Amino acid sequence: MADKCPECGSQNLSTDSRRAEKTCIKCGLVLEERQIDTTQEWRAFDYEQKQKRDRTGSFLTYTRHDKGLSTSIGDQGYSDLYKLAPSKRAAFYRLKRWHRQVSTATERNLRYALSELDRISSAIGLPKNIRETTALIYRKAVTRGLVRGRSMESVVAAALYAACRKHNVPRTLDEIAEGSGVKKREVGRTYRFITRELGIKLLPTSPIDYISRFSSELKLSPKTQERAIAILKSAQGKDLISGRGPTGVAAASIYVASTLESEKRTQREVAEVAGVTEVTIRNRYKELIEELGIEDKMAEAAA
DNA sequence: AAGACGAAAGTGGTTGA
DNA sequence: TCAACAACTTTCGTCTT
Repeated sequence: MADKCPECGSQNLSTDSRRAEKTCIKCGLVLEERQIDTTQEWRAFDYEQKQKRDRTGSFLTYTRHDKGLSTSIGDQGYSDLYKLAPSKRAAFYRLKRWHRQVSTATERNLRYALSELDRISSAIGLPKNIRETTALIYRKAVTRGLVRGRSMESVVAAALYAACRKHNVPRTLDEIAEGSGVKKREVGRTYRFITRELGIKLLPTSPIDYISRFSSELKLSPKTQERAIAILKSAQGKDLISGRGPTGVAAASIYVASTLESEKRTQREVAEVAGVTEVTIRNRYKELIEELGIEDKMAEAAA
C-alpha cells in the first residue's frame, strides 16, 4: 500500500521476492516482510489444462453485497421436481423465492449502500480501487453497528472520504459533500467517528497530493506542476505547512509556480479550483515567498 | 475594467480547563 | 460544557496595471 518510505520519505523501494521482503533502498528500513506469494505455481498451455488446474473462481470484490460469491438456486432439472411429494415441491419454490430476495437487514442495507456508492463515485469520477476500499470500510462499519442513528448516505460519504485519503488521491470535503448530497459538516463528523471507532489512522493530507489535480484543471504545464511541488518540498521543513489547510497551501504554491513559469493564473482562478478564497491564497503565498526568499523573483515575474 | 491588496468582522471547529 | 483560539471566509474600500 505504501509507496513511500515512512522513515526517510524515499520512493526508492525494492521488492525481493526470494526473501519476501519490501525494503527502502535509501535507509534500509524493512517495510513489509513475509509477503504472500500470489503467483501461480502451475502453468497451463491450453484452455483445457487451465480448466483442469484452476482451483479458484472469480475475484472477491467488496463492492458486491455478497463479495461476488453469489450462488442461486438453479432453474435446471425441473423434471426431477415432479417426482417429489407436492409439499416438498412447494418447499423448493419457497426456498428459491426466499433466496432470490435477500432478506437480512444487513444485506439489504449493503445493497442500497453500494448502489449509493456507485452513484457518488461515478459522479465524482473515482477509480475502482477506491470503491473497493470504500466498500470495505463501509462493510466494517455496518458489522460494527456504527450506522445506527446515522444516515446511510453520510456513512458512505465518510467512508469514501477516508478511502480517498488512504489512496493519496484526496478529495476535499466539499467535493464529497457535493457529490453525495450530505452536508460537509455531517461528512466530517461521521468521518471522524468511524475512523476513530474502526481504528483507521490517516496522516494529515499533504498539499502535494492536490497539485496534479488542481494543475490539470487549470491546464498548467508539467513543468509548472514540478515547480509547485518543488516549492512545497522546500517549504516542508520550515513549518509553513503544518496547521494550515492543505488546499490553501497547495493553491498558493500553484499560484506562485504559475507566475514564475509565466503561465500566470489569477488568484481568482486558482481559488476557484482549490475551493479556497483569494485572501487565503494571498496569506499563504506571502508566507511562502518570504520564507523561501524569492520575493524579488516573484515581483519580477509579475511585472 | 480587472486583478491584486489588506483590514476588519464573522464562522465553524478544536482544545484545554 | 464552556470559553479561548487559530485558521479561514466574507465583505469592502483602495491601489495597480
